[in-house]
Amino acid sequence: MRPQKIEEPEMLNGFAKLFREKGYEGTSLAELAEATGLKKASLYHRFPKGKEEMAKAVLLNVNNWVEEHVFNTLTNQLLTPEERLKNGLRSIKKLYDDGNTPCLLQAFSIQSGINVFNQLINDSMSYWVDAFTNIGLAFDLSQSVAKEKAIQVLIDIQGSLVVSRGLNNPNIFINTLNNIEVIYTKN
Amino acid sequence: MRPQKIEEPEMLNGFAKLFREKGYEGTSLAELAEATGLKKASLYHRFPKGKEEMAKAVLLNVNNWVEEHVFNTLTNQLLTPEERLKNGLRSIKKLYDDGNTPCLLQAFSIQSGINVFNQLINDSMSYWVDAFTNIGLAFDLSQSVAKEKAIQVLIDIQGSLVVSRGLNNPNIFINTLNNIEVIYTKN
DNA sequence: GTCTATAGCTTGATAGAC
DNA sequence: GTCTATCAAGCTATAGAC
Repeated sequence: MRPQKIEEPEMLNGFAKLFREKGYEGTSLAELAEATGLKKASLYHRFPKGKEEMAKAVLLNVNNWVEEHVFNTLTNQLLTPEERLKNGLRSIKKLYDDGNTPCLLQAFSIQSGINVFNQLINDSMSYWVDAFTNIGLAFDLSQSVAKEKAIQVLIDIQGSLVVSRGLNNPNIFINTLNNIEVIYTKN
Repeated sequence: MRPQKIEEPEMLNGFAKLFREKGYEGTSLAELAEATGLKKASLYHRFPKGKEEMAKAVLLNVNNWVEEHVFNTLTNQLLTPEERLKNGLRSIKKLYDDGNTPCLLQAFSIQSGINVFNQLINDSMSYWVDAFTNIGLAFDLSQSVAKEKAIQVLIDIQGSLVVSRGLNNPNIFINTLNNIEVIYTKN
């Protein structure tokens, strides 16, 4: 296999940056091509179904990163619950660039036509709830309370990203992440 | 003045519905025209600067509704703090159609190019924080604690809208609004 | 696997009749 | 104040050479 001009992981990261900032409709193939250094036609060689396939690949790529760095950390039986939570939150902080980067799921949930990403978004969010339910159980919460708290954590993360961006103050996101540790350790 | 085919308030409500669901880029002039029953050229008679002017008019229209139904309610000195809060939250529930309607500020914060709406979004969110800071003061909180809680309320509202939509469960939004009452009355 | 070139359509916006 | 007609530019996507 001859070397490609740009490797897929690097490409998907470039796509993600565009999609997060501009949304699905707001990102053009011209911009996607420019981000890779390739021409539009070359993108179609790698993603025959076009922009939609690129967006789905980006979503799956982010999901894989989250699985490795967030889910696997939160459920790592070799660590104490406190360590799992601390390390998981550190990864989340990195994922959203300390509150400076919007969430891809939010960006893709706004779109024209019937939303072909709805199922993927639903799956991803359920995944986040499962991960935090798991850490709640590690803190000896009941299943129902653990799930309730997990949903609140997701609300806090998503909401603080929105508000941080709206008020132009990433510290709101940082403070929210710090408070999440308290939510689990205060009881 | 001869009667117009469609009145401005009705028009702006139709625009708002489109913009909230599809975002700024995802909403076309063809759709905006169709929503009014007018032709594209007729829209330009009312909004000479085009789509951007329509979007800004929608934002101002929503802000006016919020000022009347949320801010004025939360700060109504003729009511007890409990009544103000209860009535204000009822209006918020209506604004977001019981969790079934996305927030316009979120929709407009995702967009291509430099975001011309950033300042308006920032102003609107600051407005929400001020309104809830005010109700916090009415519950005898200190200025700093009242503002802190106000930001958390905004996070809860915005976050629960995102998560309700993502998990396809508007009850998450409803529950969040109910909990906000507790946040203020439990201390 | 990347390119040039282009098809076919939709976009936001305007001119001018009524 | 609304319309028909139209524009130039941008869009997604494809054909085919190398």
